[in-house]
Amino acid sequence: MKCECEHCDIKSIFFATIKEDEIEEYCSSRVEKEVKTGDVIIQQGQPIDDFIYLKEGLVKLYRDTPGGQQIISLGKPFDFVSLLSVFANDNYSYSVSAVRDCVICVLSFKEIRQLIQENGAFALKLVSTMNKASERILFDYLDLSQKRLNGRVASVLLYFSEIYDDSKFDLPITRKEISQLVGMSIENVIRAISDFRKDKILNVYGKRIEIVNKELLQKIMELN
Amino acid sequence: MKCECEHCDIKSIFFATIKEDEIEEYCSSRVEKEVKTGDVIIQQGQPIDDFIYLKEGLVKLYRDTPGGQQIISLGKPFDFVSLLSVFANDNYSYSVSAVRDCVICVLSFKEIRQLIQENGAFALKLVSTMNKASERILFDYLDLSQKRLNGRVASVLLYFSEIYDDSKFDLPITRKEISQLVGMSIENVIRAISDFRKDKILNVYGKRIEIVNKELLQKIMELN
DNA sequence: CGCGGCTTTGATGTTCATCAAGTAAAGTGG
DNA sequence: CCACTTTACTTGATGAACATCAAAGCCGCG
Repeated sequence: MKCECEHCDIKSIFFATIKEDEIEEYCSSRVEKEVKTGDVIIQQGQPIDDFIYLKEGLVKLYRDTPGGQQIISLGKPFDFVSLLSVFANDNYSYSVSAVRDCVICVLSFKEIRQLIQENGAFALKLVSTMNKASERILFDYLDLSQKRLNGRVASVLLYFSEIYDDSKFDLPITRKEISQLVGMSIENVIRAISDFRKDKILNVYGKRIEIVNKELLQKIMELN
Repeated sequence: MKCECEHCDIKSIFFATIKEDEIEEYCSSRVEKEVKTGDVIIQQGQPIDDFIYLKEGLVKLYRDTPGGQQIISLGKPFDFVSLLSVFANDNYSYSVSAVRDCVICVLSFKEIRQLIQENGAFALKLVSTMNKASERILFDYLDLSQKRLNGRVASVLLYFSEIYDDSKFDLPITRKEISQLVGMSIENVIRAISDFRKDKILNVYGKRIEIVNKELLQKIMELN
């Protein structure tokens, strides 16, 4: 197993803060795993033994609540999967599952802890990167909660358009999952998408989405 | 200036991880400041030079948005004020102001960073404590967003009852601030409080609140 | 005493959830 | 492969929850 991934934040942090010979050690303990769509990667309540990083695919962070599943955030390649509670609790306070087929990079959490203890530069870089991600999650949620239905759905569509870097893409999540992500009923999420289609902002063929009028969609995101 | 505060988390972290003689250094750089109600302690966008901790009083963390002020969280004594973005950004991404007269404890952020670099045990403890607080903020917000008006207002009232450890207390924030905290209109927040009063769940005399039927209020919080 | 901010209540309309009913797509066992 | 089941998706109708507008009382402060 080599450390060959190009855009890996963890690798960058390692190379910026750790001596060459010590990096070997990290590489040897690292394991790549393939995960199928729908598979649960982390189960709420589970002890935190691994430190997980997403190399390929798409995951969702979510909580199970009395009202159903609440999606906290989506994770795209090179995002941390172990987040938030990792340095705070012994057990995960949320679940993570694969929304698409994924490749995850699994490190020993004990070793990461060890490294933080031993290497201050590493500690600062890692904590900084992870806190930035956690802050992004909170602020995205705060932003979302200020918007109304159409604005929320618009922001989800624009998010996917951005991570695929294309105005045409296949929705990687179901409409139900969109509704759990934006905190509105599935029927109204579908209505919002239908409205966009009727207003010629989108072309919709099932999962296939084509954003026709991006400017207007962005306006809707900002104003609704 | 002595390190005499009884319940100070930072102090606990220091004492658990740092040698006696080095603690002296920390104590000497520490400054206590009094802050009056309404004063801004941290302004969004400001560079992060200090590491701030709340000793007495009550603060609000908030963002200014096009729709008005959005309150992210309230901070009570022994909560961190510098949070979230502290290790992620160079500037604060939120504002903090005193909701009541406060006493804050100001440390040099540079020194805290220095300590993290030098002392792994300190780094882990501090990051753990701060992440726990950040996670609390996010999860409280997620919980709140699942509730309806009455449930949200009930949870705010119960929160104050808890921090004052009394069923009778003076609301430290205005009704408008409650509305900015729960993300609903001020009129409906007032209506919720009035409803509780009419249903004999509360006695209300302006800022003065007496929770008469705590069990029912908790039920409302859970079910609404 | 008068002004401005906070509070309160009522009336009205918008936004959204829910129920109902049906279509389409995808998996399952014979 | 087809009948069958399940899951995802879609639209319309209805009512609940909430925002907004309007008007008025309260209170502190210059």
